Amino acid sequence: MTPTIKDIAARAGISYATVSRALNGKYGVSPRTRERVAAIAREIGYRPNAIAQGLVNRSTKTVGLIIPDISSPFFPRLVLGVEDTMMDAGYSVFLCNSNWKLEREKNALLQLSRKQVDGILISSIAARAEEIEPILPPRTPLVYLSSYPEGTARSCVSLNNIQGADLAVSHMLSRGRRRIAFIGSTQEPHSLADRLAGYRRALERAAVPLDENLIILGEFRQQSGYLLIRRLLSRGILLDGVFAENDLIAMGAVQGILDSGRRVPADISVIGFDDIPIASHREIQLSTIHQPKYRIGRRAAEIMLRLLSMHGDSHPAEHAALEPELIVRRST
Amino acid sequence: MTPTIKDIAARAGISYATVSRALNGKYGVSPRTRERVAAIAREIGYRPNAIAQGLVNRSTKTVGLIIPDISSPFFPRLVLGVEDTMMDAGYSVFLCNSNWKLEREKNALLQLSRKQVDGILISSIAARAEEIEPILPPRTPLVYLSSYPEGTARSCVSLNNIQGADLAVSHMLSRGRRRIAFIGSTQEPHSLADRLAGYRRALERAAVPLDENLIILGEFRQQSGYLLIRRLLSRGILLDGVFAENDLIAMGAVQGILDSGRRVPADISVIGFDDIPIASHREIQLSTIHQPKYRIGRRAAEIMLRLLSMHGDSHPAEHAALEPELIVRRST
DNA sequence: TAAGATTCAGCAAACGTTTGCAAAGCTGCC
DNA sequence: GGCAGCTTTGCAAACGTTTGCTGAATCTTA
Repeated sequence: MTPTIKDIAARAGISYATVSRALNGKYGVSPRTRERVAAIAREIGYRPNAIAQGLVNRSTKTVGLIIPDISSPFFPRLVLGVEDTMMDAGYSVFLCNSNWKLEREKNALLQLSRKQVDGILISSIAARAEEIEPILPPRTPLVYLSSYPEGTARSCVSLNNIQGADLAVSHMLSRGRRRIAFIGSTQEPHSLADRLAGYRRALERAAVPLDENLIILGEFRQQSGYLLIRRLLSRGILLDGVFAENDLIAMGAVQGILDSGRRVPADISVIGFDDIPIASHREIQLSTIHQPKYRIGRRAAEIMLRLLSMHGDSHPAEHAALEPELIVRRST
Repeated sequence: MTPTIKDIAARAGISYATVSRALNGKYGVSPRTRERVAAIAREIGYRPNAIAQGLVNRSTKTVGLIIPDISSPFFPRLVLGVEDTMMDAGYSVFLCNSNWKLEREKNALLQLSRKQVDGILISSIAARAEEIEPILPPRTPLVYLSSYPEGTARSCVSLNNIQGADLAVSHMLSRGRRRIAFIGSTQEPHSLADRLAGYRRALERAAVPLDENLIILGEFRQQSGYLLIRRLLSRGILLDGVFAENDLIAMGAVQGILDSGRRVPADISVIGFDDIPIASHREIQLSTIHQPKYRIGRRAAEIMLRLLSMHGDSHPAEHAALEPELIVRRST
């Protein structure tokens, strides 16, 4: 069997309580025994059993991270930001993919709480806080990242989506575009709402009338950007710009526009959101709103660490809104 | 505090041993008490403490997954394959990024073993098994995925890299190319070796002489593909094809070739390896060798589950080699 | 040298479960 | 009514730690 603290105690001829104290640098152990314990521990390859420690300490040095889909290009760097930061602080992270399903998200939450994670970071697809927060033990630190539900009192770190959308649309307006379609995804209710709000705000400020026919919603995938734009164009609706809620949709839209015989950006310019890796590729060159994904992840993890450090005392929620950045490339 | 089994026992006026048995559907509990226990559990929102269970069961229903870098386009679907499969089987997975550093990989292994994971899946960058396997408790199930070190007796699931490389090079040869450069990355020693072997094999079979000057090694990044090919071309070395060890390098190479005033594929054709998402993009259209990433992850997880189910008895290593598939696109 | 202060070590309980073993309760049969 | 045999329940140990309390040993100081 793997060696335990008791094996060390036996070898050293002392009680295992003393071994524990020696190993943890607790006060009340003579330097001599401390050294001896350390030596024996090293010799027999002792490793503290984190499960046992977790049980008595009521803290597992573990957090959960729930995202919709790691294979969606937005998330990997977000996850990396979280993982790097938590890792450095000595935490391990459970990764859970909800596959854009609320049911699976709830399930992950349940699983994680069973596993006694010290905290949870989640990029939630829930529309309202009540849908998921009651699942958690009341005092479990929770921080939302990149997307959060309505009505939560927990910490969030996200991009200022309204401003980002405003930036994107204003950019197009400044290029003389007046009929700008909005293509959104219904999968992330909250960011959809905000980006739509930003879209409206920018039009309003520029006193450009809003045409509800130009707002269309669908799925997340590239495919849907393609189909939606083609449908729009085939209906003979006039437009000279497209603001897509994310880069995948935007790329689909670009294809759809090209396939319908129009040019990008000459006839219709297109801007996306997120700045996923492929957007910057030389052959793609999609204009977009940059999200600092790694930084969002890191920031969320930092907030989590703060919450964890004040183990359970008052949780003053912190809402960090990072600044979006307009990236102008070839598509506008 | 969160309710425990003892709270249920107190409420029901029975011993907590009975509650445990009732909850776990163990033999020897009357249907009446079983129901009563279930009702109370539901009522007070009882959740088993997986940490406590882990301690006594000596199994945490948890595995570790170590990869170099989740933000590298090859890994997300691999991870998803693992996560989906393990999740369905009731396991949680710790994700660790080694950032291509052996030190961090070892460290992750240590952390995970402390956390008492039931098994570890790893896409290792270690060159030899002895570098990492001794870190683990001897009976911990371990399965390598996509890349594994020399001299291991553990289970692996990977692509047949030799055959994949052979396929790629043979494809170019069949298109009449004779001077095919190999651009490799030193970061994954084992797959490098195999792909190089496949390269050699294909040339040999076609009786095309091998020119060592055409074999160049560098880093993993796209950047390095670009630099390496430019250096090669500027040295005036003749070539009409490039086999890159992965798609990122290949894409860099394509750029390098274009920037040096040559055409792809007319002057020099390029083929990559992995078939990362961007490779199939309409504007990129990189020929490549497809790796079924999700399936590799799933398969590795399935093997892990098998190993776990025979808890610790003989570990007959299973070496699953999936078939590569040639994808011909515009670059060749 | 004696008494008090200080240092070091051990005992045992606790964390929340599971489970082997023993005891109690019930059934039915002679 | 007594007893075998079965079903249901409880007791207590165990998993590997941490830690409050207590006791022993050593050191100070007068």
